[in-house]
Amino acid sequence: MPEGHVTHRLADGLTAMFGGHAVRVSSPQGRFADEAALLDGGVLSRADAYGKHLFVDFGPDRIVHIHLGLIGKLWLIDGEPTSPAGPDTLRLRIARGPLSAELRGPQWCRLVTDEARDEVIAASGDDPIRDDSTGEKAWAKLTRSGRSIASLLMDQSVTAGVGNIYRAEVLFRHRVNPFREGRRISRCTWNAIWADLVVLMRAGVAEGRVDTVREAHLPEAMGREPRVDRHGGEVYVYRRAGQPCLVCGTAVRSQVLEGRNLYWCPRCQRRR
DNA sequence: TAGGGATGGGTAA
DNA sequence: TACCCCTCCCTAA
Repeated sequence: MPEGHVTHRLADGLTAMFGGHAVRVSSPQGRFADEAALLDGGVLSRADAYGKHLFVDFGPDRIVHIHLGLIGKLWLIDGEPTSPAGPDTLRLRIARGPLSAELRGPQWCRLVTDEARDEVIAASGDDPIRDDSTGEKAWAKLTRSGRSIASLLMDQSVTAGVGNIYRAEVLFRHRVNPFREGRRISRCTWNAIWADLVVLMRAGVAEGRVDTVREAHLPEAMGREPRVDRHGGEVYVYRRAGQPCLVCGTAVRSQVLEGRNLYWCPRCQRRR
């Protein structure tokens, strides 16, 4: 689930379902039981997302900090819960009438203070989905860095909310070799990448999936069949190792970089 | 039906 | 860099 567009979508959904209302809070699994008991019956004022971090506000110093990690899921349900797993995995449940939210397998689900929340926000890089981000913080970091652009885009203190799909796809869309050093990225190229992340990730929030094969921004792409990944969106290179590039036909390459699978077209994204 | 990979990230070494 | 967390879902048998 979790690139930044998912977190923002969930924050919007939680606010719409519960914002300003008293809610029932429980932890059927038990691992968040003490905190849930403290919050039960209280008013959920709103939920906010910063990158991949989700903050659910129950009042001063009563912030539920959720990070889904790789495998966590948060289901927003109207009516009977239909999720497959049982209560033994249900870390957190928030409910109001027929509306409920069910959290399973999160990396973190913690009750934190306002100060702790603010520290997380301060440590986060630019989030392309947030109106208060400009891309300048990210530019300042990458222009001084000898690390690869592929590594920097996944660094949440540089660009917050960008994950493995958006990384691979945005670099492809701008024909940038993933191993190019951050300090060798031009201002012009960064501006284009940032503007593209803003468009792609906000569309991801609206549509609920990662679609990076969008307008015919690459003339060569016209007439080619896009490829629908099993996450539900259309992608150029993500998880397409060995298959022909949709633009030039060259086999898409992949390599594990810092523990994550990286995908790119060696021809469209030549080193230079 | 069993097994493994996955849109993350912290910690230890 | 390796390992851990601990759920869902796709694939191979």
